[in-house]
Amino acid sequence: MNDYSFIFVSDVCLKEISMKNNKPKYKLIIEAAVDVIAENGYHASQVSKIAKKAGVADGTIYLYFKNKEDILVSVFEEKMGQFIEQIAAATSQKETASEKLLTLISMHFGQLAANHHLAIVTQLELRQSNLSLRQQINRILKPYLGVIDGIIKEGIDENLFRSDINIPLIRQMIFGTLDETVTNWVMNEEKYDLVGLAPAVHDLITKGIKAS
Amino acid sequence: MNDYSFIFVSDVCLKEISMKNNKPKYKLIIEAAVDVIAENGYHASQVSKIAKKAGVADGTIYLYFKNKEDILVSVFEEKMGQFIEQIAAATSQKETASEKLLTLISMHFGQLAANHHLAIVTQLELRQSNLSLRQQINRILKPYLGVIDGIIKEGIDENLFRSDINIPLIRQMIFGTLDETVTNWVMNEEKYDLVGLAPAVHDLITKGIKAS
Amino acid sequence: MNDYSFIFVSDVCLKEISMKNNKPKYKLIIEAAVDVIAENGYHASQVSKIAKKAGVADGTIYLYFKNKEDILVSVFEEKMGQFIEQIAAATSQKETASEKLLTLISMHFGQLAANHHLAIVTQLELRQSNLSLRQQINRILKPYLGVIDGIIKEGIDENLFRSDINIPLIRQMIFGTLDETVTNWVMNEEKYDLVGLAPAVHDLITKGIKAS
Amino acid sequence: MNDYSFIFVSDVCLKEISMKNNKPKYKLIIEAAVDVIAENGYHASQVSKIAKKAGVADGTIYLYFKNKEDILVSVFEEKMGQFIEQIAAATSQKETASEKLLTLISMHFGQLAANHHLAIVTQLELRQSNLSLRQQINRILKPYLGVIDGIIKEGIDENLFRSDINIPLIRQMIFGTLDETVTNWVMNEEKYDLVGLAPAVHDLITKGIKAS
DNA sequence: TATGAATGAGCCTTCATTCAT
DNA sequence: AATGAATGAAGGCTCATTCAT
Repeated sequence: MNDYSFIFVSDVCLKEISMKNNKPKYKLIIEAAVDVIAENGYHASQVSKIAKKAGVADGTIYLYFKNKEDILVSVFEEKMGQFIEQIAAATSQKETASEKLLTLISMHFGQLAANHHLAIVTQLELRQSNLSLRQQINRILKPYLGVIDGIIKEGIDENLFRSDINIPLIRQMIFGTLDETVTNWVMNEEKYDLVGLAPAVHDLITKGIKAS
Repeated sequence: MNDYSFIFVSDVCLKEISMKNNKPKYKLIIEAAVDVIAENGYHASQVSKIAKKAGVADGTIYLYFKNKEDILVSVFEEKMGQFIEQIAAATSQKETASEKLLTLISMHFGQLAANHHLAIVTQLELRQSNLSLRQQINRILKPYLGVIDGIIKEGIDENLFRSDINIPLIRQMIFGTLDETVTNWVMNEEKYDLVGLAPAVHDLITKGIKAS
Repeated sequence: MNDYSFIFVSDVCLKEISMKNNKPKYKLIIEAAVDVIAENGYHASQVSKIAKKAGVADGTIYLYFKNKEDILVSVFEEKMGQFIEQIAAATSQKETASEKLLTLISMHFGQLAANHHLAIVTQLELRQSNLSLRQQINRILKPYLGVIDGIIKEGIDENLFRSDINIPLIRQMIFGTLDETVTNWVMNEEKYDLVGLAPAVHDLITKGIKAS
Repeated sequence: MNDYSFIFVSDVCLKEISMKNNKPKYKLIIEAAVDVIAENGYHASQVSKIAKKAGVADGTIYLYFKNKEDILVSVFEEKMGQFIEQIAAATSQKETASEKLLTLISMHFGQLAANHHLAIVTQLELRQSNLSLRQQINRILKPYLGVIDGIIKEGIDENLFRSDINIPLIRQMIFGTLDETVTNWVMNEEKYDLVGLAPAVHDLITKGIKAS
């Protein structure tokens, strides 16, 4: 994947550029939705508020999105897409599975720490949704879990990670730990340095809590 | 904690007895709320539906609860109270921190596996709430996190667990892993044996993922 | 039927009284709906406008009616019920089928001429409805068509009316003629004496247009 | 009327030819409107749906029609124009008023029976309209009522029909009977032979329901 | 204590119409 | 003449909460 990373990144840029040129309102609405949801919370985010923030008419929203839920799914899809691409690209540059894992943790923390609104939306607001939306979010999350699974498999192949525990369980531990850590950080009003926790979390995940 | 467990349990019993005798409708409403939310989901759980299930008038709800949110908080408070008490009591009977941790994991999984409705409500429905409710839920969760912290501290004192990582981080890993594992199990329609995963999860948490 | 007419009327009165005592808002809303629809037309009759006219809250409407369409159906049901009862009672007092037919025509014209708003609603506004509503209206109209059929049958038995044409066709002619006559009268702003037309219409229906 | 029929028909043809050549989209939209309304019902017939069916852009509609109501009026105008022309032409070929009346009834039934969509639109959908549209429809219907009046007058002159009842009343009976009969047939899903009823209806109208 | 009828604020979505291209 | 993206007003309905009984 290293060899293609140049093209990969170009491709993303092209996609982004064409997106912004062809569907400027789509992007406007997505960005407005992130801000409005982060500022007002999920339930107080009326479609009209998002439209106003995006500078379009209420009805215009429905030219680009099926309904209100579709706005939320699309927000997550767009943002998570970028999120995952960045992490996938960065981890692919690293050699060992352990380095890849550290990169993943650092970037997971880094990207959310760098985007206050996005962190609130993904960790708090987007979870206030019904089962149908949750399932769509899970679908979108799949590729990210796939990246984690890939790193675990590589680690097992390299004999860095143990092979006696099933991968889904390991993945649940990793994702659960990261997610819980970020949520705690958000709910504590982001008072401390989240990214700085990455090495310790990596250490904890790989070595566990047992004394040597 | 062992020393006080007698008093602790007595206190609980007294509270329970007085509750059930003096405020039978309070309990009725709590139980009805769990069922209604589990069956219909958070957003389709109107106050009137809970009242009907509880066999009381809509207005009666407001004699026992400040508002709808208060019902939800109370549901979590009541159920989590029992949940934590059970686990605290059981872990206190064990000798080593490692045994206590395994007990905690087994019971965490066991109690939710034994109560289908409660599992749905705590893992899925109760999260569809606003920030204020989330913060109250966190407050209620505090004692449980305290139990986990206690075990970690004991483990460090016994030199079973490492002391070079701060306790909140370890706690986040433990709770995050358990929570993510249960949520996955619920969202997979509880198809597999959750309690059976306890030893593997315990192993993973204590030893990490690094090959010996 | 003559013998029971006393009881029949009493029964109606009792029903009316109990109705008005037990569900005063139901009646209020029905009456308000007739007025609002007659004044504003079907599509400009917002639920909120009906509620305001009835002196109740918008939400109260939905305690008595399933939805907006249900208000309309109920209006027709209530008013048509009285309409039919009156005509059934009056025709039953007459001896011959011909007299009964004249009574029916006179009262059909008379009741609508006496109630300006009701005439507008039944002849114009209620027809602006979808198939489902139209079918419900037809169902409500059935008893009235049954009264007409009864008179035709009696007339045939008495050898007053011809028996060589099927009854539905005769009924369609009678109802179609009456309905068209009333609609024309309403659309001509009720400029002429509708009831005065009754004998001529009766004559026309019974004898046809052929010269002696 | 016979004398002028040549000019009348020529005029129609000229109008038709110039229409079809100069404004092809006008016709396209009219035909699309009939189909869309018949298939979807009046209220579900959005302008955009008609435009799509006609193969033109939404905005194009407004180059040919003032507004949505204008489309509907024009549909009725076009279709009713043909309807009336056909009947006027055919009746003018008959000798006696009685024959003309039978022809009118047969063709009224025949044309609607031959055009399923048109029957639904005229008998059911177009009636779901506001007073203003209803009045325009009545204006369009005038020439047809004129044809009926003409036949009645001829019949009276020929001493075939009675002269002791005013013509509007007779016309209302005739039109009301025909309309009611067709509407019943449409609402009964056109299960029986409508045209076959023509002689019996003619008989009923001319002779009335009185036995010999 | 308990009732439940009544309240009324609040919002997502549709769709006829416009206008810059 | 033709397009179709954009507009934005408008309204049916829900449901947490109240209060007279």
